Amino acid sequence: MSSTKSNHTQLFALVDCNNFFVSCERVFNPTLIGRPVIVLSNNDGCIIARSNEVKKMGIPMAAPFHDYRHVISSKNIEVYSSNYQLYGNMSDRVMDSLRVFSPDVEVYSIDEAFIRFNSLAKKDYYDYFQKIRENVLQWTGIPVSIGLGPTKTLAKIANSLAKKDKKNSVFDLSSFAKQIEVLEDTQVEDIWGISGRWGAKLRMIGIGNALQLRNASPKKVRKYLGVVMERTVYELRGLSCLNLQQVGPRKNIMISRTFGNPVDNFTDLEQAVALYTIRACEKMRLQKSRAQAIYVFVRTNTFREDHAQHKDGIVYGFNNPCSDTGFIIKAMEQALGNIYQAGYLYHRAGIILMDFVPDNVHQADLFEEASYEKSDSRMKAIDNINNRFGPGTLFYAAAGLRKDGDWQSRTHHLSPRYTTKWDELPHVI
DNA sequence: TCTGGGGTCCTAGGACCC
DNA sequence: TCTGGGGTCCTAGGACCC
Repeated sequence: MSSTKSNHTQLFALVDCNNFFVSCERVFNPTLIGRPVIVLSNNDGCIIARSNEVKKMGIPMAAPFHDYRHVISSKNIEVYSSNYQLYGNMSDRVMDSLRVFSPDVEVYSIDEAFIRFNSLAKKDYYDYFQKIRENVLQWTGIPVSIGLGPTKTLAKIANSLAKKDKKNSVFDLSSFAKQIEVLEDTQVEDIWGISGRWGAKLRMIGIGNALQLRNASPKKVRKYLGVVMERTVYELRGLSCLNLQQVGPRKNIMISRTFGNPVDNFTDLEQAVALYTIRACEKMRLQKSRAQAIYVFVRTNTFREDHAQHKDGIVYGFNNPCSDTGFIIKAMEQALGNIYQAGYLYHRAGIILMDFVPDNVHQADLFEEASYEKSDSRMKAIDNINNRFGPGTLFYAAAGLRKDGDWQSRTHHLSPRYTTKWDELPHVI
């Protein structure tokens, strides 16, 4: 793999925002600093972000909110509904800050990014990464932790150690000796890409920690556990198999929600799913794609064993790639009509737009020349208006949709729209 | 009463082809 | 008695991530 020895080896940094959603709320409401705070999932269902104070109380990730109401009120925990507009906005600011330091940034999730460095002298690591942390904090108000390693998998492990070290928040796993020491203390389930099922399989063959997996035979691992696990073995050895990924357009766009209240009639169900379809189509046009199919699904509440259960989903293909909301809503309505069954209490529904092609590629149908001009200009006009007045504004009027159905999500703890109230965002860099 | 919402990649097996 | 064999494409489902 490598032949020439050099002081400048490839280095991956994983930058992870600390308690991201909580940190976002704190940026705009500093009185929350130092106090226990949680952020809830859509519909105020689960706890999906916790401040350090809350983690110390032993409240786990993704715990149902209602199971912890008692502790939450007795310990005066501050509760927020998730505000994805705000978090998405703050995420963009953090990522822009990172690009000041390197063009090789992969946005891995809303609160994580990999950065690759090809020529950075080892002696500079400490100062350099402390400087990145300080600048991101200063420019955005968001604290981050940074893990360093010769591969993405090692950088991930380094990051989890960085988070435990409150003082430095940077952990360097670039040295061989350090890797061996750390990997022995890392459980297989804590390795990126390995979770319960794979962890159990590995333990059955006597591999319980990351050092043991590192030392396993890649050939045997490939044969019995597949190529993904083989790559992990190499990555743990410091041989990079996973490169920075270009963030391209999404391959699927899904919108689905759990309803605020159960839905027992077709009209409400249709209105809810129409809204999801409108949003998904807007997202699809934003990334300049057209879909060739839509998947529509519905389900009742599986937690309610006392209720009759029904779940179904169906794919509808289009003759031509399509990004016209009106057309796709019609397809959705037909699909939904086919799977809906009266007499059930529906709890959740959604759609997935699939099989994308770029919107500049015209695959003319054999019998029908696909003409996108009219549709495209109509969609463009609608998108422009909705950009100013909020997603779906124009379609509510056109399709006669209400915004106040029972299915609307509960968000009883929403913070104000700090970042999206004004057209112009304050420049942070 | 109340239990999220997105995504990706890989594999196995069937269909089909020559 | 013997009933090819290898390649590709597609799809459903599994597993994992944040």
